[in-house]
Amino acid sequence: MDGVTVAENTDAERAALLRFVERFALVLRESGMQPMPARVFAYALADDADRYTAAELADGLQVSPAAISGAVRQLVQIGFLVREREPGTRSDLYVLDDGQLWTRFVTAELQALRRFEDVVAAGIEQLGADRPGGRRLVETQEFFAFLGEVLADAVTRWPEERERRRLG
Amino acid sequence: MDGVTVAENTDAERAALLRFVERFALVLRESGMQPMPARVFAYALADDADRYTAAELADGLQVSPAAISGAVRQLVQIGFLVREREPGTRSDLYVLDDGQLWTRFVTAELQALRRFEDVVAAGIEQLGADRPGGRRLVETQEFFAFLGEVLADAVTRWPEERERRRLG
DNA sequence: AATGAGCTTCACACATTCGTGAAACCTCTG
DNA sequence: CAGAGGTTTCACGAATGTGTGAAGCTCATT
Repeated sequence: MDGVTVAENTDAERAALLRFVERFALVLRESGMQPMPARVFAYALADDADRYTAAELADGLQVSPAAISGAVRQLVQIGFLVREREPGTRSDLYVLDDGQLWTRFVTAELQALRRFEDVVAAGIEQLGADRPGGRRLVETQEFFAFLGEVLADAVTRWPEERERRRLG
Repeated sequence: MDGVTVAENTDAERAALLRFVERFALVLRESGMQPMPARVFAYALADDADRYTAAELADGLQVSPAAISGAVRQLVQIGFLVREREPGTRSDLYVLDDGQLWTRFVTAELQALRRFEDVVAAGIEQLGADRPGGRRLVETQEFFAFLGEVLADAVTRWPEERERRRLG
């Protein structure tokens, strides 16, 4: 696979890739992701390998190994990357598992939603529901619950939708 | 309504409110909102008034009027707050319109999704779809399209869902 | 056990972001 | 048209966040 990676990387294509990575990462940052994890994710998504060592990521993104270390830890924790180890080798491999990639994304969103629900529930308990602001909080709670259901439903439907779109 | 506002605000309740505002704002920040807009939104949501002057917001949140100015501008632009003016008064009034509050939230999310789609589409055009990374980008594009449809559908269903939850 | 490649941790310098205070600017009242 | 209440703009100081370099650590190989 190294042969392929090298073959595609004319300077121009490499530069175009990095420009895209930077643009995509910027949008991800606007949604709350940190700069370095956003870049690593965008890079792993858009480049052609299906597994990356930390060194390859550092090299490809032109950043220090230290920066990669922190970024992949977070991405692994969220579930965007899976850490693997080939027996008899010293370097970790990071792979973004194609099949479940975007279901994992929604799952992460769902966890964020859960945090919303928790905070709002605590607020209602603390501040009371029987006043104008309290009623708004209750409605907020109900909305987040609804949105959670909608997203959970979307996750289960995505695999078949994905197939349909691939064919249609 | 001023009477009500003052009446509820024992020091303890006021402090509890501000604690909640800070917690809620923190979660909003993690989703990409800026600190001050997040606080203002949380405060306007959780406190009991249904309209706030900039001075009231500054006072309630213990921050400078300058900070409010920037925050409300953004919130108005997103659609979370509506700016009003009572005839014969010198101060603007900011109201979060209860009815459409959370549909506006999803609408904002949809605009963010749109930005994703645009960036990814440009990336595909620039980098090509006929390679491993390109295929992932195409799938990404399709996923965002799907998610957009799901959210748009959720927005239209929320009003009736809201009623159902209120009664059930 | 010793070696060395590779990953991680830590302290630091740089950059960015945030909220304030003061002054300018409207806009309604008298 | 003068005056004042209220909002906005601007430059600044403080705080926060970000990525790097160097040292430390882990683990497969010899």
